[in-house]
Amino acid sequence: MSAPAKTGESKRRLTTGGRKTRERIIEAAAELMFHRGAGGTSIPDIQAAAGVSASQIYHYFGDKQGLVLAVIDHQTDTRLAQQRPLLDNLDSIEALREWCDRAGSRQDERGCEGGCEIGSLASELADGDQSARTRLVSAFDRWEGPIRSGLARMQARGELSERADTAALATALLAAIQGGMLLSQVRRSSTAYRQAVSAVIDHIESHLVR
Amino acid sequence: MSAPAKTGESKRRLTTGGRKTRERIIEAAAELMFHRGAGGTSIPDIQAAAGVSASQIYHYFGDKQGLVLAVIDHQTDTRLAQQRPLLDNLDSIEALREWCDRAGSRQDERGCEGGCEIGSLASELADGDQSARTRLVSAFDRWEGPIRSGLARMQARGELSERADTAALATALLAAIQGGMLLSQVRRSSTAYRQAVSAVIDHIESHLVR
DNA sequence: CTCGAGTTGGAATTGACATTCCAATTACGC
DNA sequence: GCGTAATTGGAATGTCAATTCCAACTCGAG
Repeated sequence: MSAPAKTGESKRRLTTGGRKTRERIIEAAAELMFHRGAGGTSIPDIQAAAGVSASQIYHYFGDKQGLVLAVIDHQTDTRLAQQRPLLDNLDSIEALREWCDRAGSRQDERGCEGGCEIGSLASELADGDQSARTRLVSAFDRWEGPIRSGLARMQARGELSERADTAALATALLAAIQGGMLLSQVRRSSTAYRQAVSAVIDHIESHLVR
Repeated sequence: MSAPAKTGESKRRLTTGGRKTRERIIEAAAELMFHRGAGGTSIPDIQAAAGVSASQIYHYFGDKQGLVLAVIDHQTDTRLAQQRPLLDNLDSIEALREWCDRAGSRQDERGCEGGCEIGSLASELADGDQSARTRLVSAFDRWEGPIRSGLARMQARGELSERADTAALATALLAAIQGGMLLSQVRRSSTAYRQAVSAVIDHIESHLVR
């Protein structure tokens, strides 16, 4: 506990090539873990996919858990980035629908295989890995934040009733997304996802003033 | 491959003690897999927990996948049974709230560790194990059915608007439960779960006639 | 150029796990 | 009571994963 916290993983000097290798490993690991889970993805698997040797992985991440943590952060950054700029402008019912719909289409495109990149990791790691859970908390917070902000802006503008609990509604929408994704993944149909988010957005809509 | 399909696992004659051993194995496996996931639970783990030898497990389930399938069915039966009779009487807003609230309390009691027994398995197994996915589809169907029936009864009685899509609402509620559980598990607080189900039930309530 | 840190390859180590085997035992129908 | 089938113990097998080691190599700063 004297080390500068295992959170930052103290960034040692990295060569240009080094940083590149590191990225390649994370991306390969993220892809594999999305399909097979973190536990179902072995270091040799990742070596092959990234075209690196075992020593490189251990050099950059210490151990498998370190890599998993890096993957969580990477998926969070990637997912959020790919939802922008929509994610930062969720201040109308139409924007909410459009944003959710896009995720539904994305799900259809991949045949509803695989759920949410973050949600799947969360379900697998929340109980067994304390440091992973912490990262996942902030992943969901970073995701929920923009939703809440959008709703808050609607409320500030007087479009949403004063009585609406925007924080709770944002949480409910995120939950609908997660649960909807899971059901869709199992049923191999995006219908459940669409119905789930649609119900919550309809509910939000019922708080519109006028 | 001449066996009568691996689905039914042709019930060979079981001794009284045999059936008991089989049950003990399933229960121990279910418990362990709930906490550590199916992949994170080893046969030796289960042996120790159930107090049986390896040959017994392979004798009754063939291989690990067979045991996993049995665990899915067991958890489905157990979860649904423990929700009855409430589950079969979800034909009022109050009943829905009471039923959901009970799951929230249960979550609190265990400190929000572990999510939904079925949802967690679903997230882990949906993509990699075709036969598991099939069982999970029916698990969710068996769960969603009573919800839909309750809503349909309300509608038949004229309490719920004709325009309400009871099937979609049932799916949305199940999704809220799943997503809410996941967020609660990660955040170690049942708040997200409660907000998620509350939003959907409020939405259902908005379809009440008069 | 020259040194030290960053980087890489690949073999070696250790341990766990899924599964198989076979021999011993027990239970139940007849 | 007998015998066949169910049940059980426990060791053996083979595979594969996580991690360690160390030697070779490369790159950038001075």
